[in-house]
Amino acid sequence: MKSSIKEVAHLAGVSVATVSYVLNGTKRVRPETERRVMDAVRKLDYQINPLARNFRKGESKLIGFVVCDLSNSFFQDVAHGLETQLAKHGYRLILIDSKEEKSIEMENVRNLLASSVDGLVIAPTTEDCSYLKFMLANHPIPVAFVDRKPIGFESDMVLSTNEDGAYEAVKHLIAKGHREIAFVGSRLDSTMAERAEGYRKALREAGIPVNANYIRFGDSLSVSQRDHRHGAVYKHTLDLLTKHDITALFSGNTLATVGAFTCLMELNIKIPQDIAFITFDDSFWFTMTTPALTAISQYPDQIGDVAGKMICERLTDFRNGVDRPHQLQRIATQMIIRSSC
Amino acid sequence: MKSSIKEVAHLAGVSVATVSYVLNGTKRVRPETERRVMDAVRKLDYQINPLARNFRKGESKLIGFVVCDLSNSFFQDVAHGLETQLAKHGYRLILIDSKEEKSIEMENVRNLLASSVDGLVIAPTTEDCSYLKFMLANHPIPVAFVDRKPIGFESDMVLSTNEDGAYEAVKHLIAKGHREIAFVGSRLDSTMAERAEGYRKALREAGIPVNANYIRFGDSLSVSQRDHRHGAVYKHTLDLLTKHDITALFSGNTLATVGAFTCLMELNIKIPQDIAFITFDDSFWFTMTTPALTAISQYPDQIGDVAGKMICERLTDFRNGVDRPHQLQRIATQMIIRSSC
DNA sequence: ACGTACAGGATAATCGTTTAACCTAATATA
DNA sequence: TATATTAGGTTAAACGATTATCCTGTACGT
Repeated sequence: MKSSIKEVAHLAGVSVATVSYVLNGTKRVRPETERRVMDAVRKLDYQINPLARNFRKGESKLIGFVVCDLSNSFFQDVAHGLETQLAKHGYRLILIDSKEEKSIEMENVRNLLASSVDGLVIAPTTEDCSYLKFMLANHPIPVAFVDRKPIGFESDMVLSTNEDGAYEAVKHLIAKGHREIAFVGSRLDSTMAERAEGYRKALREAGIPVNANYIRFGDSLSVSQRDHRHGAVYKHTLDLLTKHDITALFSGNTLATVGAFTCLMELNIKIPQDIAFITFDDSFWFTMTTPALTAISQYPDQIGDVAGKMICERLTDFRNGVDRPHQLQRIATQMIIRSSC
Repeated sequence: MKSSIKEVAHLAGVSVATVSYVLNGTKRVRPETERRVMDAVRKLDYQINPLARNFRKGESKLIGFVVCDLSNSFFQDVAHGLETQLAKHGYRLILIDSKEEKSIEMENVRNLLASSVDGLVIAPTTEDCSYLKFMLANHPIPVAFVDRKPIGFESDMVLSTNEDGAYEAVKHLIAKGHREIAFVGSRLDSTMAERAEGYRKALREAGIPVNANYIRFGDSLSVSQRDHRHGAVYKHTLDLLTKHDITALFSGNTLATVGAFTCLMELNIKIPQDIAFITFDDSFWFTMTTPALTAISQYPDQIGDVAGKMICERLTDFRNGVDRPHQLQRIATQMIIRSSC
């Protein structure tokens, strides 16, 4: 059954220290001795007890990922990239959903700290992350933010090139001859603001006046996508389509697309004939709609990957006592042109 | 900073054992003493060191979920239900993707055992799970399977009512007057076999002869859904539509639906006018296709929930040395009627 | 020949909890 | 009154690894 290092030491005729040195390669050992130890290990089918090791070393080899909305496939993909990267460094990922509720997010962080995770990746529900200052006061562990920019807490971040991506999308619409282009997004946060800024920049550059009435934001980012089908974005879209002469619609994210697209379908508006449509953030399902939707694709896998690297670097920095300034990395987006514009 | 139980004991003027008893409620303590201990705890902002406790108790409070394909939202939802249920019992979930590869699945299980998880939930890539007998030989921890039935390893299981769900779907098609109904599914496994059986049962019951040529299976369950758009199911559908006189198509799962629906779109076949369509397993996106698709909805959240309960019950059983027979639970499906039939 | 260096190993402290075993005084039982 | 029992503690031994410190013998330089 479960054998300990002591039994291995006994069978090999050495001290437990020597076994530990052999297993970890932390001290020189005569080849002959090493062989004896390894033989004993094999004979007993010895496997190190990670609970004991973690306890002794004061680390859990666990990284927590607190996700604002796990039902969003974007974050599921981020988690996937993160997990893969962390696994390379011997860390495991613990995923928790905040369901877009700040209170749940805080509770999640508390719980994870209580299970003594070694690091934290956070996709925050709202920008205000000052609570982390207090919570991490006597738990100094590295933190990386993804997708949304926090306020009140300084740390590493990984974001998409939101402004550039939006800029490219709108520029593409303009190149197709559109001038009456509207922007609809879900709740206004730092990310949505960046995308709106890219939209404005493209218009300005083309000499098209920015009509403030053409920029609309929803009221929530709720996990329940069903609500979004006829939510605030739906109403904004309805208003834009019926009371204004827009010829193109740029949606700021998938949630907004749900509302906007539903509206277009219900009004029986033909895309791209009546309205050109393009959306920020791609989805597999956008190939199965009629028509297939042009999208600014993000690379969530890569965002997770980079966040994982950041955490691991911070972790080794912590061990070596070095302290680098926080960094912000941007992951490039790419326009996937389909049939909607 | 980090205070230990020893400092609490000192401040409270009691022994560490007493502090432990108070904190865990494992032994009677005079109210006055308890108060002193709790005061000390508050004063020092003491929090138990879970690494030490887990080490001492020989448990990790971690449950591993080995998922055949994490890119499938079905399993993401299962994970969600599982996580919620486990959290209630103080357990955390570790998610790992097997990418539909048996070798990765085995590696995942090995890794999780090496991190000494207390239990395992598995959505297996293939039915053959005999390898678990060896791996778990000296790691006797509870295991629950979800979605697919394993062979070669006995354990608890949670599945959808696959046969009943398929039966209901086909019965619905028959009620609408269809007799030439085809079934397409992805790779043939226990789950798909059950759904095919439901299909046959409905036909038999209506006195419609079962045409073996109307039952088609794909060749894979690969994570990469892009492959499925023009994969085996696509070809089967093409064949069924062009060389046979079917009036209705029942798709065995979402992956098959991708291939079949793509084919229908490309052939410009009108649903439901030319062909009635219904699919097993629902997706949010089925409301955004044209037309919205009728589906047999599963309750992955509930599957995860039940699997979590099973694991926790087994865990307490283990502690108490009791041994119950393995059980199989079925979660009911529900038909969501939309516009495709 | 003598001191120094180093390689290769052993000893034992340590991490923070839990918990079996033990202790004492007070109370219940006969 | 003598004896059990109990309540409310304490003591100390685990759990299984890591690692600083110490020890011994050999090789080497002068």
